Amino acid sequence: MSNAPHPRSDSPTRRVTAAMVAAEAGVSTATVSLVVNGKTAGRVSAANEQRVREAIDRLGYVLDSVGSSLARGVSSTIILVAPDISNPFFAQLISGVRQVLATDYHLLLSVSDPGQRPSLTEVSRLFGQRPAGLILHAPDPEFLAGVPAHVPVVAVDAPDAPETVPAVNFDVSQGARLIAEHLHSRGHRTIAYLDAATGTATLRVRREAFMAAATSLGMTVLQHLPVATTIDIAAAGASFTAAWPQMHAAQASAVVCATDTQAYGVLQEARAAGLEVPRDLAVTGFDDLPFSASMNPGLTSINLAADAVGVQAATMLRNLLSDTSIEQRQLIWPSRLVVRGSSALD
Amino acid sequence: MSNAPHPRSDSPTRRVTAAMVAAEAGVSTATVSLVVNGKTAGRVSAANEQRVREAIDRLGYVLDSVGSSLARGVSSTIILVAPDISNPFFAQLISGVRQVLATDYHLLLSVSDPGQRPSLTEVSRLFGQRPAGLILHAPDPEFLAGVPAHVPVVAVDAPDAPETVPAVNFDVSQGARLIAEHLHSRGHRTIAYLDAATGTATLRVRREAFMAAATSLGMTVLQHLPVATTIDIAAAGASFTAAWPQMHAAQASAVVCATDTQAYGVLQEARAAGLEVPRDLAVTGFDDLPFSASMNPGLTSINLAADAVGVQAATMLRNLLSDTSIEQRQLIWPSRLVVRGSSALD
DNA sequence: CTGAAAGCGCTTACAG
DNA sequence: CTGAAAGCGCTTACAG
Repeated sequence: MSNAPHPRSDSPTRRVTAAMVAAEAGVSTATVSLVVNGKTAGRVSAANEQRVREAIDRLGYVLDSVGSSLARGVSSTIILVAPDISNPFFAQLISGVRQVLATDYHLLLSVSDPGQRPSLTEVSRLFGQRPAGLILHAPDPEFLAGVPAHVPVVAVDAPDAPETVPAVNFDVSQGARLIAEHLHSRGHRTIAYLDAATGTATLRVRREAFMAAATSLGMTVLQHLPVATTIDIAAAGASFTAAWPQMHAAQASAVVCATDTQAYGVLQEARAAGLEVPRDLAVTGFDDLPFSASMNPGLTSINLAADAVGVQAATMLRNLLSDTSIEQRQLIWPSRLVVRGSSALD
Repeated sequence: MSNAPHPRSDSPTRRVTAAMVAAEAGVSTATVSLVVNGKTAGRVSAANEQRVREAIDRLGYVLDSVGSSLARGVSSTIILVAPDISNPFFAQLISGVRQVLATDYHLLLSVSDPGQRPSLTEVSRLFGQRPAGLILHAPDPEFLAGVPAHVPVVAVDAPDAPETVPAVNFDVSQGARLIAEHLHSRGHRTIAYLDAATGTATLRVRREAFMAAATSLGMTVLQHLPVATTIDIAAAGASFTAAWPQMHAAQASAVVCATDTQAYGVLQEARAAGLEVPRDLAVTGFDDLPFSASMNPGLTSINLAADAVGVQAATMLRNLLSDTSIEQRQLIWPSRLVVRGSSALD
C-alpha cells in the first residue's frame, strides 16, 4: 500500500484516471490501456511501456472497472450464486473456485436468504452487473432458464440441470446406496428416512436413490416418518421426537438423514430421549460437515469433495471464457462413505 | 419471468437499452432514466410515465448498472468483506444485513481465503467496482486505512477500529468475564486457555479480558498451554492432546477455548483420551455456533447476536449513504453466557 | 414537463 | 508502434 496512498482524512483527492496517466507519461490513453491490460506485445514500445508504468506508480492509478466493463461490454467479475451459505460445506466450494479464478477475475457471492430462491429483481440486477460468468450452486430450473444465452454458466450440485448446461455434480446416488448397503450389512432391516424439505434436486436424488437401494436390499423404509424438515437442527430434532413413538412401534433401528445438519438434531433428541446411539438407534447423515467427526458418537456420513468440485467447476468456466472447447460438459464426482460411531459399535 | 424472455438458445438478442425504450415510447432517454429511477415527481407527465412503463414491459428492458454506475460515479452495490465465511456465524450476520439493505442495494460478498487477508490487488479491484459502501467484518487496521475517504464504511466485530470509523461490535470482554466467573463459581481454580492464532482483534480482546477476569478472581491460567492454533477442529484437538499431560500435571480442571470450533476439537480429543467432560475436565467455547447445542455434552459458550449486529451495521451504513447524521458512531452489543453440559454437571 | 447534449472512464478498430 | 475518435449505456445539469 506504500505507493498508492488512500488518504482517509485528507482532501477528497480526485480519482486518478487513465487520461491523467497518459498526460503524465506523454502518451495517449490508448497506450495506457494497452499497458494496463498487458496487451503490449508488438503494440507498445518498451520505452513507452516503461514511461506508462512509472506514471502509474507515481500517480497511484488503479483501473476503473466500471469504465472498463462498459467499454468491453462485460465485466471481469464472476458471480457465485448460492441459495444458502450457512452450509459450511459451501466455504470449501468457494475455496476451490478461488484457487482457479482469483487471479484473473473478481469473485463475488450473491446469496439469497436460506431456503429462498432469488427474486426476479435480484436476478435482473445480477445481469445488470454484466458478469463475465456465473457459477450456480444448486440452481432451480427456472433460474437456469432465466440466464441470458450469452452469459457463460457452470452449475454445481445440480443433478437436474439440462445436458446442455455445463455442470459438476456429486454422485449422491452412489452415496445414498453406500448408506443403504452399510446399514444392511450391520443388520438393519427397518429404517426411517428424514428428508429435507427444500425441493433441491440433490435432496430428491438422495431420497430416491436411498429408497431404491434399500428396497432392492429387502429393507423396509417407513413412509414420512419422521416428517421432512428444513435443513435445521432444531426442526429435525423436533420432527424426530414427534415420530419416535411410531418409529419405535414399527421396530425401526436406524434413522437415515438427508443432511448432516438434520442428523445433529436427531442425535441430540435421541440422547434427550434416553436412547443410546447406535445400540438403540443408528443415525446417519449426508455431507460430512467438518463438525460430524466431533459429535459424540461421531456421525456416519457421506463425504463430498466440495473443494475438488469447486476447482472443477471453476476450470470449466475458465475454459468456457477463453473459448477453449471443453471435452465433457458434465462431470460427476464420487462420494465416499465415512463410518463413525453413530452407526457402528466399536 | 413471463414478459422478459431470456432465450437461452435463440439468436443472441441484443441487449435492450434505454434508447430502444425511448424510441418505442416516443420520448427521450432522459425521460426513460427518470422513470426507471423513480424520479418522476414533477418531472415527467403521467401520460409519458405510462408510455415508458409500457415500453419497458414490452421490450423487457432492464437497467444496465454498469452504464448507470459510470454516469453516477458510484454503483448501487454494497460489498461485504469477510476474512472467512467458513464461520457459520457469518451467515447470520449476512441475514441481518440483507434485511436492511437488500431492497435498495445489491449485496455482494468478497471473501479471502480463510485466515488470509485480502491482497493489494484484490483491494484495488474492490474499489474499481465503485461500491456504494462497504461492510467490513473484522478488518485489520491496514485494510481500514486503505479505504478511500469517500467510500462509506461500517466495521463489524472490530474492537480495534479507530473511533472515527463507524462500527458495531460484540461485547466480547463481557463474554470473557462471564466465562471466567462461571468457571470460578463452579470451583475451577487452575485453567488452560486455548487461543486462536489469527491475530484478529476480537481474539486478542477475548484472551486479555479472560486473563484479567480470571486473575482478579484469583484463578491461575496456564501460559501457552495448550499452544494457540488456527480456528480449526483438528488443529485444536492436536494441540490439546499434546498439552494434556502437562495440563494434568498442573492440575488444570478446565480448558477455555477462544472459539467454539476449537472447543469441538478439544471435546473430541478429550473423549478420545478417556476423559469425562465435565467431571474430569470442563470445556468452554465462544461464539455459540448452531452446532454447539448438539455436542455431547453440549458446549458451554458465549452467544453473540450476529443477526442483530448485522441489522445494526446495515442500518448505520444506510444512514451514512442517505446523509442522515448518525447519532452514535460505535455500538456495542452485549454477550450472553449459555451454560451447557460441558462445564456443568447435571 | 421535455429533450439535446455533455460526460462518466475506458477500449478498440482505424488510419497513419 | 502511435494517437484521434467513436462508442459502451446511462444520468444530469441546462435551456427551453
